[in-house]
Amino acid sequence: MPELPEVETVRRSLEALIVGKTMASVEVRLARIIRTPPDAAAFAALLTGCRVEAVRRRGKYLLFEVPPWTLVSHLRMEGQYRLASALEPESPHTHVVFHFTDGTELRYRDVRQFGTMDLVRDLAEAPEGLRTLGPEPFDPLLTAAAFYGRIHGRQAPIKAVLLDQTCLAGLGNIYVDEALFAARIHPQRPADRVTKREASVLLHEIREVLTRAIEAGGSSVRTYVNGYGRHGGFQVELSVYGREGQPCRVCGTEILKLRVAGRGTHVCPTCQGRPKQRRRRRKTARQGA
DNA sequence: CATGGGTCCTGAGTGC
DNA sequence: TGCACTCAGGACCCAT
Repeated sequence: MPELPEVETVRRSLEALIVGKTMASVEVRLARIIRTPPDAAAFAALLTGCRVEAVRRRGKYLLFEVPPWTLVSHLRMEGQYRLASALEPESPHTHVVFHFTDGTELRYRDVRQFGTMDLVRDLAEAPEGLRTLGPEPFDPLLTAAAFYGRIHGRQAPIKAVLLDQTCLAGLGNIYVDEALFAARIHPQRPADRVTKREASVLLHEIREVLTRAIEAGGSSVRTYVNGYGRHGGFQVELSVYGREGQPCRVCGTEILKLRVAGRGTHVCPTCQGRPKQRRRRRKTARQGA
């Protein structure tokens, strides 16, 4: 559930909370979370004594710069970081605890245990998912033409392509549905049949929805909280996600929920048309010609 | 290579 | 009230 806006919000909170702190010890209680190095005890030992210099983000990955290491962390569905004093009671499902020398501690909590951590020296050692990531949505080099080039030629539904992190980094189920609604494109449309003009609008709307969501501190539709334990506010601004059965905010048509790319998918059948439907205007134009 | 489906995991929700 | 079942989905794994 944490997508780019939520991970960015967590990043900003952690940047303010832990940069400059030194790790006194690290406790790993659920070894499966640690992928690199394979030995969780080694993970803890290698971090001990290191100072947090920065907290960065790439796609949905959090990158803790802890020289000489980079801690690559992915929250997957429900991973949460929370800075606490050692005296505060601990929430259940806390799997990793980073104890700092000042008596505070960073707690990693993950009910569903899907999250991962990789401690690496450089990008070459980083997990494949990070190395093969597509461009950041806000990368100025990602022009409308470049974006069109990335989705063009793919037969899969546009939604599946946007969820593919090697195509574009950071989108997940919520913001894909929201961006496609804003761009008035049906999620089932083969990516190949998205026109240049539509791709340009789509990229614009992706940036728009991500920007607004970051400003609101992300969407808390399930369990998401930032490093202060605070919920986001964007869930009340969502146009289609989680709104099945409710009226479209633009045209009043009932929002439908379908299954696309194996994911629950929310769509306004009026605003977003149907995947194979021809525009009547096109016929009219031909008649006029 | 591209694509789609199964898998991991737990808690919330649903129906009988 | 209790219990079985379904659903939620990011990234990875594998079959086609």
